[in-house]
Amino acid sequence: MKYSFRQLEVFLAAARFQNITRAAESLAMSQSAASSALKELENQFDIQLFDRVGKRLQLNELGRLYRPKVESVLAQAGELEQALSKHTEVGALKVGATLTIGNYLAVGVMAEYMNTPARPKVSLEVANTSAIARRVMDYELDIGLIEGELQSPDLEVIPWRHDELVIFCSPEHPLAGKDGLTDEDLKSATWIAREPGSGTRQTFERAMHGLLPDLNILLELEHTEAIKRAVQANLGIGCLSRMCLSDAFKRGDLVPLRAAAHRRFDRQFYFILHKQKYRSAGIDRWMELCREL
DNA sequence: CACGCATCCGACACTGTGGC
DNA sequence: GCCACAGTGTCGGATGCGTG
Repeated sequence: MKYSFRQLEVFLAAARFQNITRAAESLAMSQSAASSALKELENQFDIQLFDRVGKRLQLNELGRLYRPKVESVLAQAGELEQALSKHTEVGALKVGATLTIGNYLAVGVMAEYMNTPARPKVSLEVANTSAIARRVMDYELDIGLIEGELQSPDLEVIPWRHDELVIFCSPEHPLAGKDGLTDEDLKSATWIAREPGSGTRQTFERAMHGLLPDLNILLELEHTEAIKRAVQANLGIGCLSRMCLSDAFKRGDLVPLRAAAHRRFDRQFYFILHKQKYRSAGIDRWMELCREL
C-alpha cells in the first residue's frame, strides 16, 4: 500500500481546517509530523492535493475530488474497527437536529440506538436548519434531522415524517373554546412566536400568509418551553408543533385553537445526508429507528 | 516582527532476516 | 528460540523561508 491511514487522517484534518498546525493539533501530533505525512502522501502519487498560497494551505480541485473518497474509506475503516473490537456493526454517530426534533424526538431515538450490548455512542447537536446543513456539508455530522425546506447540490434530502403546528392559548384566554378562529381573531391576538429563521417560524409564516404585516408579535423566543410558559401566563397565543404540546393539552395547562381550514399548518421533517459520504450501518440503523418512531 | 508551512536531523518503535 | 543488525515509518525539535 502506497499510503497509510495516518496520512489520510492528516489529509482530512488539513482539508477541514485549511491549516496544517490546527490539523496536527486535532490529531495530537506535531506540526512537522503532519506536514511530512501530507507531503509524503502527495509525493507517493506525484500529485498535489493542496495549493500552498503564501502561508495558507488551500484544498485544490484534486483535493476536493478525493476528499469524499477518503472520508468514505476512513468511515469504513472506523466501522470495521468498531465491529472487530465490539463485535457490532453499528458505531458511534454524530447527529444534528433542529430544536423541536432534538428535544422531542431525537432523544428517544438515541436511547433506542444506544440500547444494544455494544452501547454505541451518539452525540447530538441541536441547532437551526441552516447550521445543521452546513455541518453535514463539512462532514462534521453524519446525519441531520431538519424541519425546514432545503436545497443543496451536495445534500441528499430524504422525507422522514409529517408534523403539524397548532395554535394554542391558556384556558383563561378569551379565545379559549372558540370554535374556529377568523382572520380578525388572528390579527387582534397578541402572539408569542419562534424566532425568524427557525423551521417552526417558516411554517407559521406560510400558514399566516396574507396576515403577516398585521400580526401583533409581542415576543420572539428561541425555546419552545419558554413560549409555552409565556402563553400559559396569558401573555399571548402561540403556534408550535403538536408534539411539543400534547402533554400540556392533556393536563389542561394549554388548550388548542382551530384556524380556518384553508390555513395549512402541516409540514415535513427530513433526513439530510452528504451525497458523497459513506452510508454506514450506524446511519442506516438510526434512520430505521427514526422511521419506527 | 509574528505567524505558518517546509525541511533537516536525530530518536524511537517495529519488523524482517540471518547467524548461532 | 534468541540475539544482533538493518531497514522502514513516524515522531518532535530546531530552523529556514515567505508572507502579511
